[in-house]
Amino acid sequence: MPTSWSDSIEKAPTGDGIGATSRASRSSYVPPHLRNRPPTSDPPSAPVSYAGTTLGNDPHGHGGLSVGEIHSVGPRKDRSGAGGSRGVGGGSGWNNRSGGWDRGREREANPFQDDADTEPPFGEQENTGINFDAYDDIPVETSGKNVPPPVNTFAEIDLGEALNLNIKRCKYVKPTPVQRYAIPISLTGRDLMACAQTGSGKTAAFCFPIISGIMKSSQSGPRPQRMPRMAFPSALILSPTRELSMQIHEEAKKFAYQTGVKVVVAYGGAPINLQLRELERGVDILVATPGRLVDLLERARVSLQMIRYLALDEADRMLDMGFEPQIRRIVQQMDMPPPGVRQTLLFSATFPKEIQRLAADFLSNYVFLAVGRVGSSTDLIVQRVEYVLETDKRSHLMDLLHAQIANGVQAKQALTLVFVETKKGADSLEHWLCINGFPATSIHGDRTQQEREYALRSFKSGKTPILVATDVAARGLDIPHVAHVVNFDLPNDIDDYVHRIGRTGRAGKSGLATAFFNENNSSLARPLADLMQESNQEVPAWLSRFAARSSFGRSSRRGGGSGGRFGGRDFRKDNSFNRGGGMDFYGGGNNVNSGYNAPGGYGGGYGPTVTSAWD
DNA sequence: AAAAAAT
Repeated sequence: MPTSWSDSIEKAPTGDGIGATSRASRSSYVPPHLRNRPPTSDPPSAPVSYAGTTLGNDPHGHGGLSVGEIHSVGPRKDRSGAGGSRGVGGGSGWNNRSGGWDRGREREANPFQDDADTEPPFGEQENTGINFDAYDDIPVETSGKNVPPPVNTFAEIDLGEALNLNIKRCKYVKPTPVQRYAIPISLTGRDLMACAQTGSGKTAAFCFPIISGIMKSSQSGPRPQRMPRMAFPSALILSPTRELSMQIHEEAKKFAYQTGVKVVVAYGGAPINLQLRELERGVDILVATPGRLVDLLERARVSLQMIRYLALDEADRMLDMGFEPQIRRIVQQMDMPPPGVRQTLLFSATFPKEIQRLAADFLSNYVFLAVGRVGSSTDLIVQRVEYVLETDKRSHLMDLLHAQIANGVQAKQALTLVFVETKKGADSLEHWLCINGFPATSIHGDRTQQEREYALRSFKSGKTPILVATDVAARGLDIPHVAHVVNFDLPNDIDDYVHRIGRTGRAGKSGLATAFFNENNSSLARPLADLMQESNQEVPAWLSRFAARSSFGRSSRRGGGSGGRFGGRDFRKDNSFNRGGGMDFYGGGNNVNSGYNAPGGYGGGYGPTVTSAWD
């Protein structure tokens, strides 16, 4: 029964020949893109420039993996031979391999498999399809001591062949701005505080260095005490919602495919036993929501003592949701190594005081990075505001949906995300849409996790192209091909509005956002009008009148200053942001700033002497 | 005020 490819696998060099590597010769699934392909051949396009590319300042020697070392590892196997993460070879059996016998049978599901099956909802082109041209004029700011320079291509970064192969499989051709900056910064071991959104390639930006770092580590460090059934991840990624954790997990699995780096996700609402079992089988990167992680820590099923990488995603959101106690508990009161020992990457869309305090406590000598907003409130999203009374909202929505079908391709409903204020409202609108013949589903916190996941899948696949959602879906979720976001109920906070409309126009595609506005939203009139103006949208005259009326006395636009290009304003110095989109900011020279001392300088935020790299 | 998140 062995086919030709499995034959070649058996002949392929397998490093030390035990554990994870040798299991490839069993019933391992071989992904389509690797079939009929000599396992030892280098990828045809493997650029020469990988050779010897080390970052100029690499105190940790992360750039030191030689190309020969990489190339000795065929694409078929994980890279355990090259000091692979664990589970194989000398002294790495410690990472919870209870049931090691089971490992031999285990196979790594091909995370790219699904893409081919479920991806083409509208028969569109490439799956991750980021329109890179749209990124060319996105402003970026960095500051901090000795900021490593950005890269222009993945080839310039030495991530190792396995990771490079996965980057190709993901069809990433060119790093996004946040990746160009964050990856070199992280690879040098620096802490990072970054302002960027999920559509910007942020997940890859923190996953690549983490995976690469785990792969390159020799694992010769101190072993934790033998604790049966306790997992010792070396990286922890925290995110606010279950869906976001799932999404990060899915992405991270792709990046880590056949690298030997194991990614496990843990979140509430799902049976904990399955997650416990996954953890027992070994974990390098744990993606989790705070509540479930605390639970796991209390049960002593996870130890953080081996953590070398900590990433906090959507940190402002987590604080908004009241997770600060849990997060502080996880980061400061358990067995997590302190800042400076571990590497910490903090991502946040905004930088209010609380986040600054968190940064001061969690980060050490970090680099600050701000990337202009991608796919939210930019020119890629057409924003419309319509005056609709509460009583007219449903029929108005129906008109929109009908018009959409009429204009759509093959009478197909384009993916439409409808935001409402309350969970009840979501249920009743979903029901109403369904009984009126619109294929709708809903996602909110009162639905079971199963229902939520099903709804999301059903929406993504186009089966129910209308998704009614509360703010659980407002941030971070990357749903490809959302053509239209309807703010059926407007949020009270302009930031929430920005996040919601950011669910469309993603990855450089254009999108439409329609808001239903009435007297109940008058507090939003001013910031909404400002935001629309900033992003070159047509502001209806009636909205301007509302704005003028509601903003007598005080301005309701918080933050002010930096405008819509960046999600978080530069809280260090208002005029330090260079907002001239379209300029080439990437010409190097980031290391200008020497007046910025991260920890300790925090009394009331950043001191006024701090200058931006652009000054 | 509502939403989210551990059971």
